[in-house]
Amino acid sequence: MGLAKTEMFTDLQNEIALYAKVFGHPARVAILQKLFAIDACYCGDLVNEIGLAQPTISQHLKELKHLGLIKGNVEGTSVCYCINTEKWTKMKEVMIQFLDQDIPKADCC
Amino acid sequence: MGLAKTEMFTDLQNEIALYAKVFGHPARVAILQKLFAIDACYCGDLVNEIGLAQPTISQHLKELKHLGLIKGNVEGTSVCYCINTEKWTKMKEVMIQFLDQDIPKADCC
DNA sequence: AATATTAATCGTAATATTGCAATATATAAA
DNA sequence: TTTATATATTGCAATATTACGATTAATATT
Repeated sequence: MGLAKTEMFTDLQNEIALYAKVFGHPARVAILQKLFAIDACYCGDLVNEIGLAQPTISQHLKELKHLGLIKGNVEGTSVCYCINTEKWTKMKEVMIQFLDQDIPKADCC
Repeated sequence: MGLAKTEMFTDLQNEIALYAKVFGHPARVAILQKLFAIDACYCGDLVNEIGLAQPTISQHLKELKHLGLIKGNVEGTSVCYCINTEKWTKMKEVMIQFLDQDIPKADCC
């Protein structure tokens, strides 16, 4: 298969999984950290910074953009990427609520 | 390929990606939510609760256990699963630090 | 001992992901 | 208008993931 049966889960469960999935590759983590560190970044800089080929970086950027977590701004021949702060804040709320559930008292049955 | 080039990333980036990856499937999100909700849970209960086949649930539990986020306690013929609170707390710190980076002032270049 | 119950493992089919070379596209510069 | 530069898209090979039927393993019950 390789295909998650999303219809058997709640919208929230699927939403959490979608966000998590996009963070599930170190290249995308690295891209996001870089965008946070320097506020805005050209695609070419990311290709140099991270050691992956240009089409590979472009593909990872596309996934981040598709979820809305980053924005791309065309400037001449290059594209400037940055964090979509509004969307990031929304995502953060959802994810932190999931991560920050009340820890059970006892460790196991 | 289908194989992430982990050697070109920092340990932290790979750690974040590994945690995120395991949350990247709604079934595993659902399992964890259930374990938080009722503190401890038998494998069979999870199979009933979530609509996936027993081997599928067993596989997802294995992945969560492999990362150390849950513990399994054999009780006769059944196995009682629960959150590994110590590991969960450590994971939470790492993930929240990633999610909670300082939002840039300007939205884009 | 024979049978039932519960969960793990194996094998396998369907699909998804990753990475990159080659190519296309779009703007800038000469 | 040709050429250079930067990024996106396409196509494809290698690998990973998801799901489940069949089977196995381990303990309980009769």
